[in-house]
Amino acid sequence: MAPAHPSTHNDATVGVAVDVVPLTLQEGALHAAVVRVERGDERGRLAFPGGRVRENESLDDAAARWLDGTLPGVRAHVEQLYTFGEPGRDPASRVVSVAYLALLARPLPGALWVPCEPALRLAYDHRTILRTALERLRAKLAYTNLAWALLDESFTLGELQHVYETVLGHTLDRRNFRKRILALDLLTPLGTTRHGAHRPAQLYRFRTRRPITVGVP
Amino acid sequence: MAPAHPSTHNDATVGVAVDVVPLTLQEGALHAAVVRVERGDERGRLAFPGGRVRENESLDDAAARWLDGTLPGVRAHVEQLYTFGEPGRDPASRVVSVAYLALLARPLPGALWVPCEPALRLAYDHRTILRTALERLRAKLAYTNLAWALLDESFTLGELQHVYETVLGHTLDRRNFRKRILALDLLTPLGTTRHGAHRPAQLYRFRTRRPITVGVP
DNA sequence: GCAAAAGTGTTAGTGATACACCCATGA
DNA sequence: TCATGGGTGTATCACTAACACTTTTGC
Repeated sequence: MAPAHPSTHNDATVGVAVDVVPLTLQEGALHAAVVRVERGDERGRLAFPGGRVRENESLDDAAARWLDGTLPGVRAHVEQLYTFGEPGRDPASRVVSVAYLALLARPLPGALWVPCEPALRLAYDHRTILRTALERLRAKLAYTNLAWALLDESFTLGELQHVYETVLGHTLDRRNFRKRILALDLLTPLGTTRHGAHRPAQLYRFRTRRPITVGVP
Repeated sequence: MAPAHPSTHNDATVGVAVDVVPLTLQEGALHAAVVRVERGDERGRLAFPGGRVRENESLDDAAARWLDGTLPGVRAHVEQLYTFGEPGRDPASRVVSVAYLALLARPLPGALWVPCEPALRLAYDHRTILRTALERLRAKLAYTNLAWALLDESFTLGELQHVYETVLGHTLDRRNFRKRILALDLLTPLGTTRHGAHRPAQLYRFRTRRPITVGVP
């Protein structure tokens, strides 16, 4: 921007788009929301919701708009992920895409929810984007309270542990998990219990449902 | 990109640029390389090197090009930082800027090297970009071997500790620092010593001068 | 009564912190 | 000889990891 040295090349043809990676947990596995590409060489393949950024809207606003366009009324935690701009990533035209991560407590209708398997086939470079999103989510789960975004307002410790286990891809010791998570002082017990198929479980909620970094003095 | 739902607005006028934040240590303080804005409303103010992305180059290539244009021949670690796209960030036109962080072992001629003080006045939203760069650097120093990018090939443990102390903004216990950093097994002693004004110090180098994440199983 | 998830404590080991003195050199 | 940075070890504390049994409920 505002070149200190004026550019001498044609550079007005690089477009800007956002792509949103909506993730949620479903049946014990991470699922992503995708839509079918309607036009162009990649027509018919699966891709994340997204498209051009308008001249008068911020990137965050564009991400929210495209997310809501696909999953109307969605309430999600949305954060910028990474920007992908290889010249060949969209065969049709030169488009730089600012990818966003969106975390939902549950799947909503409006898109296809597909499990995040490594073999998942997606249009463009969206497999790379998905990989980046999963890495980010895994990393942030370790040093933030981000799990709130994948859970309802109230939840049991078992459900919270399940979020961690599913995202991290391995099991955790229940006693140690409880000790650690409770020591972080992020949760408030509700005093009520959830009755399921078995012994009722204490319900908790996050003290703050917004990003908090923990353990980094 | 590749809209699943076609956009119905004029959106071809959002431009793409890169801005590079070159950082190095000088006289015990972090310094950033800036240039004077030559044109437009912000003319005369200080800003980071950067400008438009060409149609046929990647974002990384654009960042390298603008960095080299300002600091010719520079060898630096360059990584994408964040993308800034508020509509009003450049008064002249709508430009989305992909910011890059560049870490240098020493300042090079070609730019003004200014200390990274909170009061530093910069054009556009570059103060925000600088703040983001510093946060990123601080965070990554804690869980990567990124310090190599701010040091010459060989260095003493005192110099390495100085990098950490300067970036983190507080002092560290020398004995604990050495124990911890040597336990990470990132360094190789050269067997030679550096003779300065005082007792010679053992020289080390990083086993790998590329990004390594440590301590995250 | 049985299957299934909830709930709970102790121990051992590892890593972090705090802390003080001597060493080698150049000036 | 003195100023300056280099180099070293120990004791304590906090956190992590490993580990098994009892409880409560629905069916």
